[in-house]
Amino acid sequence: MNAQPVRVRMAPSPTGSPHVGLVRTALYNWAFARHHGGTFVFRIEDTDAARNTPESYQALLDLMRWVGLDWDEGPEVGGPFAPYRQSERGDLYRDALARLTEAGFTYRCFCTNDEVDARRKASGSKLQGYDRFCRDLSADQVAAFEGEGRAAVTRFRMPDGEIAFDDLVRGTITFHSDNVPDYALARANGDPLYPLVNPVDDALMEITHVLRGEDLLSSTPRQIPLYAALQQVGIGSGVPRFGHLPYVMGQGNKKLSKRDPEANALGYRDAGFLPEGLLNYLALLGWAISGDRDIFTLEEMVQAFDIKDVNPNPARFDLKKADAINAAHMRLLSVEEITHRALPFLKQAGVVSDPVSDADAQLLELAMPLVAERINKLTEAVEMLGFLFVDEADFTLDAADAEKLLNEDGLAIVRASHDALASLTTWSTAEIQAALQTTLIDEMELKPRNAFGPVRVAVTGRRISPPLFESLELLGRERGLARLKRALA
RNA sequence: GCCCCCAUCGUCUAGCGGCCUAGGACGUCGCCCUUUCACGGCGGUAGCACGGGUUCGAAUCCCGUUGGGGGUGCCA
Repeated sequence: MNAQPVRVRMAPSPTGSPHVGLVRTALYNWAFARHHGGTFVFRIEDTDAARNTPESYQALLDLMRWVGLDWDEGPEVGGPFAPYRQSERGDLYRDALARLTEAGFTYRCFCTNDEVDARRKASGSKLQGYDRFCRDLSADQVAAFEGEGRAAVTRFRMPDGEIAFDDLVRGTITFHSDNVPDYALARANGDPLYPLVNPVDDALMEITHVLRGEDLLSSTPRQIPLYAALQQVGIGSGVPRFGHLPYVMGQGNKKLSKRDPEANALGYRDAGFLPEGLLNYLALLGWAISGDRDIFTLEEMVQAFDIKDVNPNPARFDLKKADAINAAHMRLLSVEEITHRALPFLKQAGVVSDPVSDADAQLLELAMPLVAERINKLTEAVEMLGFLFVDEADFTLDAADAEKLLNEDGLAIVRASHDALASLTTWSTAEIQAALQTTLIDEMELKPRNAFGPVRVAVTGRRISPPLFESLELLGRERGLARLKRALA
């Protein structure tokens, strides 16, 4: 590798809800930077005022903070190339445009789309894009167009010939300039456009490697001559290296659409995913740490990540596998850590008080060991633990479960259980288990599976719960018996 | 239409000319564990898109075909 320090960036536009594909791109950039001891820049590409929203901007920051991909330069952090929001960098773009124009790299184009289309139709040309009609207008012609009151966009003069570059994930890619039209750098009203500002900022911010989505692959050949032109007018130091990352697809062969709920990155936080779980899964979409392992930490990824190992094929997002990878990370956490992470969800659902009372904290500490191993997402703690914390008056049975298990036979079981437990002198898991075992299994000759189901529903409200005997102990004698009795009513 | 990219189990992938009668993971199926759920354990299922080359030898290299995707804006 060269001695030049690595500087990469991720440059999203604040429109809509951040996409999981964006997180994957951010992750690869971040891992690349950290692996090389480089700098990870976070830049906001908000030049299109009509589409950007403050909510989306905030969501981007929330997302990056949640997943823990820290940026060295960018919003709220600052840095030597501030500001990092394009909406605040207008002067820089105007200056760059002026220099490019001064040096003859641009020209004014007065054509309307209709005129261009009409000419293309008339000529039968197979070439795409703008036909260079205004490239070499005489002063008189310009004056004439201006006389008509026409406004002019600024276009870049694409040099003729082959444009090749060595893509970090795909190898050599070659385009011919015939297929890369003179493109617009600025609107007729002077507003700079993405094709200008993106390379200008990368040049100004000294970005060395551009790792971005495959969708930008075909815009690369038009950017390469622009970087060269910018360098000639004193902006930046030439063309960065490019690596085009594979798509993150949805079901079938469709790109995961922004409207698809699975595409919403923050949705995973709300669904109780661990950030390290999501990141690990996303890392797998195009990269593997080794042939026989797919669970790893961020540190391990940083250590092993090499952009050359990234697979160029598009990857399908598989929610089931994402769940499984996340579950594996849940199992890597201690009970204390899971408790800590689940707390916000428990508070929000009203399971525990907010702030947490001493009583709730104490009960939680006793209860979490029962559920930590059996939940695969943080949100599942809410369903698992609700019955322990709820006020008796608010306790309800799941209607479907009650109907299924609290039938005539079930109620007989509950009644027998109540009577057996009522006579207990010591209210402990062991005593509770022994009593129920004797009564239901030995005396009533029930199968364990059939015996404990109705009791479970009566006590926890659901067929799925933490272990029954422990749950009864934690609930306490009074509440435990009350629930059994209540089911009989 | 034109340009570009991609191609290993259903899905994500390992494989970078012989170690491959293709390995792992998720899913799925069966079994075990088991008071529900979850965990865990064991086993099964399933793939190199097709056709030509190159080579002693090809999943691996080359060409073509087919299929999929993207681009083709005064959006980013």
